[in-house]
Amino acid sequence: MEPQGRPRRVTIVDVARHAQVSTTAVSKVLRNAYGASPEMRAKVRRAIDELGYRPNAGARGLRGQTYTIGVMLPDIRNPFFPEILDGVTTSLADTEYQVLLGPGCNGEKEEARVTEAMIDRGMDGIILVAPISSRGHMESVGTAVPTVVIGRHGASPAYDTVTDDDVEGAALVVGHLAGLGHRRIAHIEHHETDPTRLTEMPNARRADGYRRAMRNHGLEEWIDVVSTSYTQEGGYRGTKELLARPVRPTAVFAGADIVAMGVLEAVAEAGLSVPGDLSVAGYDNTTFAAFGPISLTSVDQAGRELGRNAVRLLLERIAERGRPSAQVTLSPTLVPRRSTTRPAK
Amino acid sequence: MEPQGRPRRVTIVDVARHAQVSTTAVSKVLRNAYGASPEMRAKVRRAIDELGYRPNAGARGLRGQTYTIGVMLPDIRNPFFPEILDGVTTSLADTEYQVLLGPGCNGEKEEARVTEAMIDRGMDGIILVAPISSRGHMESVGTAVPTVVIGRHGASPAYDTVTDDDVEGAALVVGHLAGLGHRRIAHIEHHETDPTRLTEMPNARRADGYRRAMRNHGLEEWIDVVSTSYTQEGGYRGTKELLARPVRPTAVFAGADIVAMGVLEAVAEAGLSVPGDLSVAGYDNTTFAAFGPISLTSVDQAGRELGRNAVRLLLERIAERGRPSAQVTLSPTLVPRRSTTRPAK
DNA sequence: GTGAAAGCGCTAACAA
DNA sequence: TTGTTAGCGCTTTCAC
Repeated sequence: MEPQGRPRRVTIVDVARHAQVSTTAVSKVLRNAYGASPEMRAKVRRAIDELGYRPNAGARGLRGQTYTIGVMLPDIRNPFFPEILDGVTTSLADTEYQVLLGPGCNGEKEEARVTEAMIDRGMDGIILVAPISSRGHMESVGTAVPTVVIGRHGASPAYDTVTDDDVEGAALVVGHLAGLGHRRIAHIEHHETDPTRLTEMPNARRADGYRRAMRNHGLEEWIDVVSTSYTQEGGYRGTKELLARPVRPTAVFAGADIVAMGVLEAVAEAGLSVPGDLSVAGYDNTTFAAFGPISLTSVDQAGRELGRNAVRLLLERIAERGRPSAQVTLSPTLVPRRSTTRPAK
Repeated sequence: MEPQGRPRRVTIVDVARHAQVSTTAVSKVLRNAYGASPEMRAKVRRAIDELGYRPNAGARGLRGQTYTIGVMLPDIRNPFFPEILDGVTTSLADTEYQVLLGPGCNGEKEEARVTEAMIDRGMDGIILVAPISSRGHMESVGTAVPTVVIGRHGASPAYDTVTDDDVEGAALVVGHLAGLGHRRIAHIEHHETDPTRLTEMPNARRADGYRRAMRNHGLEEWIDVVSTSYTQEGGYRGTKELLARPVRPTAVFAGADIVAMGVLEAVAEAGLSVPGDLSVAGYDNTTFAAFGPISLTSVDQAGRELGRNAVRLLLERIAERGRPSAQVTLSPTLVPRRSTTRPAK
């Protein structure tokens, strides 16, 4: 009688026996390692196919690699992240690496939990997308496993970074609006107090870029920043505040498309129209911005490129852990749409 | 001289030595297993904290569990999935399980790659969200590891299912529109030919539910289904087609909110207004539908509940692999908004 | 209640 | 080029 239950999984031993070689030989073929003749490789390959063998990643990880890359996404709801992810997965598509995502990171504690879980699961490399964690935590991650951080400024020897030039992005928006004739251009930013984050977070850079660009255009007297949060709610509240000003702005630069959604909602509620009464620009060029009836002017961060570059750096660092850390900065582009126009006379 | 390089990770052996007990004892404490006195537990716990020990999931998986649940999401862009994910992660928040997502599954091949990767990585359980894979593949997954399928009808002994009643959802929409006085209610469906999928896929059920509901309301002569795809583009093309009819519908039931986006775009392009010229209803109740300026009537699938139920079934099955498979069906609700109103006289 | 020892599936030294 | 062997960090018998 066969013992009941699911059949035991095929292991490297089964393959070795079936191909009449040693397990070492099979292992070498699996890893394309040196020291196996073409005939042997062929024999092993055939056995693998015939038995439908697939290596156990956990067991591999115990000695070597798990061939798994972990990507931490802070908020799966943010429509900007899929672009990054696309860049990551397509870059990794014809490698042996598999991407797994760590979800639902709202807050530092969750981020820590997810990143530690990834380390514990033997990820060969980790990509942190727009993390809010402290530098210290990111450095401990980078020390434990090759790490690339996307969307966070500030170099560290422990990890590589890939960022967009947020100052330039903000300048693009201000330049665009100023070029249309706007002077009273307001900005809705994400409130930030922590000194490190004021330097490293993209939102802080955008606010900074806004101020600088306003000055460069001789508009310093109209600098007007409302500090809420990068959420729809934040955009809504910020706009309420702006519309209550004695002298209303003629244009609003929202720090993110999601914020712009809140702006549009508040504007509609106030019975005003976009762009007739108010020009609105966002940041991230999400599908929402591209949606016809909305048609939001926005800054495109080239998310795919961010992902692609992160993978390149990560694979480099997996191959050579000791190499000095790198920082890649990409340039954003402006996508003008119907939500911005010249101010009403 | 200390040997250079990163310090070796703390292992169970270190903890055992530090606590002056055996590794077996530590293992028992980790798993809350029988056979350790309270004093021993306390001693081990202290050692774990003092050394900052965290177990290696790969090594655990070699004999026991990895404490990892894999969730396959077909399209991270679909704004309906975060809800499900929320339900999953919150249900798992105070367990020892960690959720990891398999990303970017466009197509059967990608789904197979991701699900196999999850099996190879020793996931203790797998949740498939709205898979398009063949029954055969899903059964092979379910045979290898405890599996719950969300959003796919059709029972199998190899896995449990959690679905919304899509027929009922379609009936809610038709009932709502008919109640407003509409008769010429058209439906945009996702084209499907495969016989199994015609039975199992939610989109097919919705189209079916639409037809049945139309009949129940005595509107069979107005049944009008356009077969495109569940994408914005599909909604756009479908609407073009509908607007070209000699007798135009007065209401459109889009099979998904993303389809409704395309509908709205085409309607706007045609110079028509919603709901004045055309009432539009979607399905999924995404944040997009809730967005003020859009205000799309939609069917709420209670994504959180889907996720919660999936976790419950999965944990049950992990605890008792042999138990008969279960099917849970949840009831959707209608969320009426401004995109639907009575037809123009 | 406790611990010694075997072994999960694989890779990496090392011999042959 | 090939195979033998010793672990990787953990769980699991099975004695005590």
